[in-house]
Amino acid sequence: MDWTPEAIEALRGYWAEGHSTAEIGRRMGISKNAVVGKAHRLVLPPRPSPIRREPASGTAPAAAAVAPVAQPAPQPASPATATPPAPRPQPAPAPQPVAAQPPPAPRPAPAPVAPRPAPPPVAAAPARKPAPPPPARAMPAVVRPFPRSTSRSCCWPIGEPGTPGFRFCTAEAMGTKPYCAEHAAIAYVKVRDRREDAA
DNA sequence: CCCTGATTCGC
DNA sequence: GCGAATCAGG
Repeated sequence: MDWTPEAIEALRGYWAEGHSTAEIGRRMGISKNAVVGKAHRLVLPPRPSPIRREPASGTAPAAAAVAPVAQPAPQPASPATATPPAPRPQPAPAPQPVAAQPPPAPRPAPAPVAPRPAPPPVAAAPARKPAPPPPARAMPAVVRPFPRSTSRSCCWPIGEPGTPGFRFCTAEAMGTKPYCAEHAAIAYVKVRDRREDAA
């Protein structure tokens, strides 16, 4: 993988949007390991890991075992102020047998890496703006209590998230889908076919 | 089995 | 620095 500044920006963008490492890898045409490895090296904010790793090998477990010294304050952490469990937005709002796919080019976009359908972030308002790319801890998608009644715009991303030119399609979204008719046609495809391509 | 993210370690 | 292999939980 050639980690050009653009590629790194894209990675940061995807990462900030809360995509899974495998998903990012798929979109960028690289392995999830590459994504995780790079993210780790870039010291991107870690995601909630499904696993709990123990000291692994080498480190002395003895130290941990022999440290019964009572800790001072055991984190009162009121439920109200506790860290919000950042929602993991699934990029594919796909209905039954279909899922969003990363097409080589939605329309124009001669982007070096495949643009991808974004989860409905904070978008959909008249004044949409690019998702915050490099902010340390990005809240990917703020929960929207109730849907807008009029004119929801297409969520199809144009350009590289996190880069200046990034924007969304301006067409009107279809009834239930987050995309306009044109992009919905591109976005929804057999889920199984989605896996290999991405490049 | 599928998924997930984190770490390790040879390159 | 890179990323496959590996680990480990859901």
